[in-house]
Amino acid sequence: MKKILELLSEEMQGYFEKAGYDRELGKLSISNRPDLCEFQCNGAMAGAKKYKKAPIMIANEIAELAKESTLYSKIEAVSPGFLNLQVNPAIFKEYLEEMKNAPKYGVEEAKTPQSIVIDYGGPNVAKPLHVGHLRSAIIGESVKRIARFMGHTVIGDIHLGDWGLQMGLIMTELQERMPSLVYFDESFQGEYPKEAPFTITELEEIYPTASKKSKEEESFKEAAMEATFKLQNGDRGYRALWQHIMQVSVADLKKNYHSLNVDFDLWNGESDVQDRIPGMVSYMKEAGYAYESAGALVVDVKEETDTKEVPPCMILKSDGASLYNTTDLATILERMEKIKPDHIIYVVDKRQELYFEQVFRCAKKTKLVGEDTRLTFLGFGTMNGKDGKPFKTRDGGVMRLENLIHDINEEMYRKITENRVTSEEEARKTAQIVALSAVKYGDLSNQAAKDYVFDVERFTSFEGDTGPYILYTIVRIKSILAKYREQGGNPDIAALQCPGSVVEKELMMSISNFNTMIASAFEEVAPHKICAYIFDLSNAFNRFYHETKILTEEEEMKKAGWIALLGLTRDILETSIDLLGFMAPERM
RNA sequence: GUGUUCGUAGCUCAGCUGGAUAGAGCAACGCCCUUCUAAGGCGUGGGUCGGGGGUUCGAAUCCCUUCGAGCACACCA
Repeated sequence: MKKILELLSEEMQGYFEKAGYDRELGKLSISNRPDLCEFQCNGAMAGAKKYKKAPIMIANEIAELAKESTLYSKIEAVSPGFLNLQVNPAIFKEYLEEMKNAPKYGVEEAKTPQSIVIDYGGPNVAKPLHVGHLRSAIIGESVKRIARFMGHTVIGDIHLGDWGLQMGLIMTELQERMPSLVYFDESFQGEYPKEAPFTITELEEIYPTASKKSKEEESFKEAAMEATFKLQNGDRGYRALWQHIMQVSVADLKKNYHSLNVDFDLWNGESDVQDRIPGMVSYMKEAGYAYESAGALVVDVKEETDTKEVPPCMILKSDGASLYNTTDLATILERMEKIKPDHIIYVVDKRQELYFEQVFRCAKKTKLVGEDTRLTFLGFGTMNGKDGKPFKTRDGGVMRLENLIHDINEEMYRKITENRVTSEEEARKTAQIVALSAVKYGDLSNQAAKDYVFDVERFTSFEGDTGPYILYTIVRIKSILAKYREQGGNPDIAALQCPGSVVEKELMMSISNFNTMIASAFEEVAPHKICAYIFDLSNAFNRFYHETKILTEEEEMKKAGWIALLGLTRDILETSIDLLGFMAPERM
């Protein structure tokens, strides 16, 4: 379905053409002076130079031609050359009806759907999630949903950190605690137990302990490295133990991500591509891309247009071991082979930008990917506390994600039960839904690339530009629609009327911008545009709501028309928040 | 040092492919509940868009310069 601006521009472009000007000049935009007009065209000014004419003369010419239009109810040329116009209000009614009947409320799917892999999440196995993991999950999930809504085939891959020294550390600590476990018995030939010899709670305590020990005791560190080596070289016992760690940890991760309404299609990790590394490395050597530098194996990725020093991409360390670059490149290789994506998007801390630039260049240069495969780095900024410094617990430690979510849920529960009497069960459930909206909206309403201040008080507020405010608006609409049904009404979009008031027209205009907004949020990979939009739409609705007594309206036609408008408003809002990765309760 | 991101109201942020009077939210102050959830709405005050220069009919937006802050700069990821 055409965007409303395209629809409205066509006629204007025709007038420009008729008057002998470039039709591109006839594009309309939403007015930035709503007090003067609904839409504006700046083409006369843009074309003034080209046609060596005063802009106001061009504008006057066009305005004269456009007088015959039935689409524009008013057109005015204003100094220095603006064309201000109002449109026939029936347009909005027609456009909204079409939206309701069109798939995806008029958002046009991509003509050539792409295969896109989104690499986000990136947690480490056996380590608790902390606040640093929050942004990747929230942003990645939203980007995934937006791309999917646009008709692309999107695969979200969590890309687990499951293969480093951390695994060796855990195993070494386990061996110290439980030396009699069969996994450490090299002569053991039988089947290993199915059940893991530890719980997630123990596991989460084991890692920090082991990590601390390795820094204090050289012998422990050596043992851990030895264990890592054994694991990576296929020791049966260590592999079996590794499986247990994975099993327990992944189950816990799934639970945690699920509570954030974040779902991954692939739970792949570093371990999955280890077998590909030797082949990839020798290919790079044989093809002449990789060479030895200071003992390490590297690929040059400098380019002539660089304004900065871009160090070579390291493939193997000087001790011959692989490193993260190696794994990332092997992962690209695997994805190209298995998924053949047109586009891979990495949702990662922005501090890793240079690193990924190197990896991307290396992948292109060594032809792991073709020239037309897009590799995008979507870097996000740091989540800061109110003091403007990275978010920490009160005593300065790293904030565990679980605790953070718990605190916000509690805060929300307190607020909900403060003003309303509901059952304990419902209050808990609602608090969780609203709390998630607070966290996600708080994050996504900022531009991803920027650092932002995570202010629990502000985010959980029901006032202002917050998730709860959006949900409140939706709940309000749902409540009216429910009452309408109780009265025996049956909402029907066909009952939609032409706008009868300014606020109603503004609400309709806001709705009509949905497809334009979604398209730009996708193109610019900018979920914050959806936030800005639904805030605007919610405001428009609340203004309308305040001025209009809907259920007590005596003219049935009018009432049914408003109900239709409410239904569409709710649909648009709920579709939008789904793209942001949260939802609305029935009551709050 | 090199590169990079940023600097907009007291605070948190939009706006940046150049357009009219730079917008929101919070905070402050005032008004509106016998009426569909007032968890709302309406209004007032609040700005040298870090400074300077340039391009342009027109600059928060583009270019240069300068000050300030953050971040990154091969064997971590």
